[in-house]
Amino acid sequence: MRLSSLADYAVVMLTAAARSCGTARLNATLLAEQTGVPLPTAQKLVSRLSAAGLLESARGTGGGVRLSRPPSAITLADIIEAVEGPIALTTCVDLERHDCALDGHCQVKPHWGIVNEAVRGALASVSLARLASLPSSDHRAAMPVMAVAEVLN
Amino acid sequence: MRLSSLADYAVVMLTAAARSCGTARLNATLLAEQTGVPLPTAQKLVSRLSAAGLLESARGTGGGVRLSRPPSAITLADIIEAVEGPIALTTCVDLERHDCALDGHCQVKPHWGIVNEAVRGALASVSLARLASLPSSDHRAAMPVMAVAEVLN
DNA sequence: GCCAATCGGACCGAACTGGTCCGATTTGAG
DNA sequence: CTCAAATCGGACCAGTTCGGTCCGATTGGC
Ligand code: SF4
Ligand code: SF4
Repeated sequence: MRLSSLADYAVVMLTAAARSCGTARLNATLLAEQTGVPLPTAQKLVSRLSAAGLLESARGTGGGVRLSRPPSAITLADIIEAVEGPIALTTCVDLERHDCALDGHCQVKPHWGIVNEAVRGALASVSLARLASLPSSDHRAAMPVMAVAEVLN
Repeated sequence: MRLSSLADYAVVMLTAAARSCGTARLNATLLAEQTGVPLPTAQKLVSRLSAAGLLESARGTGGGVRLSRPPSAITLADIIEAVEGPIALTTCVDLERHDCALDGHCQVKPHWGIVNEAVRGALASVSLARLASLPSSDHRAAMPVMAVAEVLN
């Protein structure tokens, strides 16, 4: 129940990118020294985030990366899924590979889908714009998490 | 963002234990062949759950384990914490070991505590009694998850 | 046409997880 | 009282994934 360091660093880097969104194109080096993430790790993260479609990348001299969407349209769930694959608490929730030995007669399996959507909803209710803002501001914007209750009903 | 197989198996085993709660003491062997979990793994899980206080264990012939609390008082968060340690999405949330290199000037750190409590609340709102019930029954009992909204406000 | 800067993917070592095993301890029977 | 069976408890080891590092491919500028 602990997300990988890569995902954490990705959130930090994207938050920094969201702050300096209006400025010119960012590159992995600048992002690394701005956040403190080791440069090679930042490069790998830029690659993954670009492949996932969260960053628009341009190669060559003067190239770099840019947020492909406004910060308010990027959620924590998007970032985590981009870095460490689909969010699936158990293997049977992941539709691709359902290779659990107990798959046949497991009584708990039907419930996991609901719980999985609950935590996914909690993560999807946090936008990148909120993470980039100061912690003490805009508390009432947290309302979308009420959607979690709907999922479980 | 995927919980370990041990935690998953622990949930399956405790669900099975909750179903046959009124009967006599259960042992690891019976629980294993009832759920399909490999016997050595079931033994290890029984040990951890007992150490965490979720199961009352009795050694010797005719011994076994028993739920220490009613199924409605055991939540998913309890089980996961018992098996794979405290729920902390990032290392800085875990108060014990705050050994992150970016700890000093990380702008995202204050937000993680809120998000962490949100997902923890989502997991704590699912009781073992609900997992043991059939998936189509008692849907309105999902209301406690509304507490997640309170945490974020 | 050449060069420099940047992304992209391949490679390797370390840590953790998951699985297996055997010993410590207690009860019940004889 | 002694023995033996049964059970929990913790130590041990292989497999896999994660995190970090490196170099090559590609593009734009001069
Ligand atoms: S089928 Fe049951 S044991 Fe297997 S992954 Fe799903 S919930 Fe877990
Ligand atoms: S201090 Fe920042 S980078 Fe470090 S664990 Fe916390 S959120 Fe992640």
